Amino acid sequence: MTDTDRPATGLRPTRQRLAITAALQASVDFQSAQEVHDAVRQNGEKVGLATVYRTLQAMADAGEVDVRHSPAGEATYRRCSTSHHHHLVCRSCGRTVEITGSAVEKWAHAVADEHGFTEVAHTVELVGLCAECSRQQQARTS
Amino acid sequence: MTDTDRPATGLRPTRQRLAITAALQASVDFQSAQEVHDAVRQNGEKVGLATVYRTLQAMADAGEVDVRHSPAGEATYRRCSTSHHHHLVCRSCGRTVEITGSAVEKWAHAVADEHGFTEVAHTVELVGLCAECSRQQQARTS
DNA sequence: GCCGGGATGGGAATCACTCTCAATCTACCG
DNA sequence: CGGTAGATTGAGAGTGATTCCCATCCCGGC
Repeated sequence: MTDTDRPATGLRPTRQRLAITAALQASVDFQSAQEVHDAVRQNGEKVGLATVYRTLQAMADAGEVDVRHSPAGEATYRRCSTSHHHHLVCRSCGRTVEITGSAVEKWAHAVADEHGFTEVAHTVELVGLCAECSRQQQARTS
Repeated sequence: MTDTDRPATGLRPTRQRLAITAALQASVDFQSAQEVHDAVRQNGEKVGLATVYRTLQAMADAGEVDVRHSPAGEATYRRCSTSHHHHLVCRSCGRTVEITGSAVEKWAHAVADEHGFTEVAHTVELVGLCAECSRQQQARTS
């Protein structure tokens, strides 16, 4: 068992893995495993669902992709290190706003550093009521 | 129908709901629905799993609890507004450090405000390698 | 070209969660 | 105080995502 510690290229570059990587690169947004699977198929490659899950997980482990859980309970993946941003989600209507905040990035790094942690990734999720839903709710509560 | 402070759809304070609320109040940490279910039972109340899920969801909707998705894919719940803190988790050994950061809280509020969102809750998760695991990893890569 | 071990894939298994629907309970009315 | 409407409950089936199993396949080295 050779240890597979090498960052990006540690995994064997099989046709399937390349296809999955390509599918991820093709989108800027978070995609569920199933979506990735579909995308790969539409590119003409045939890859098993199990393989998609496995590969995605391996990549997440290696820090090559970010994982996130959608409210629907699906895990979604996005290639790392590209226009890093967070989401502000309305808990009522699901509306989503993308936000970037260098403030948080800095804070995350500082905190991690303080505790001796390295290679830190972070997930920030803001959930609230968007302006419209707030209004509606107020009207209902009166 | 002059109900003054009851949440929108008028939740009835049934035995089951009170039991669930109590179970939530009893813990400071995030609990999965199943854990809440167990806790309720250990308190001597008999409540159906479906009811737990329904109630938890209703409470989340009403903003009375925070929801969060554990990496394991379970939804976990925590009563709102009590000793709010975040976690710094080691992705290798699972070690966890609790952190508080008023900086993030402020940022979250500011951003939410900026976009007209109200009643904003936030989840922040930092994942990295703790000092020890960093060291081991380095040793292994050589 | 041949070998060894990691990688693959299809389908069954698992797990968290939701739905269905009849029985039950609550609040409130007369 | 009994009656009624409608909210609530719970057991189990259903759903959908993800993982497991294992025989087969392929990559990379020799």
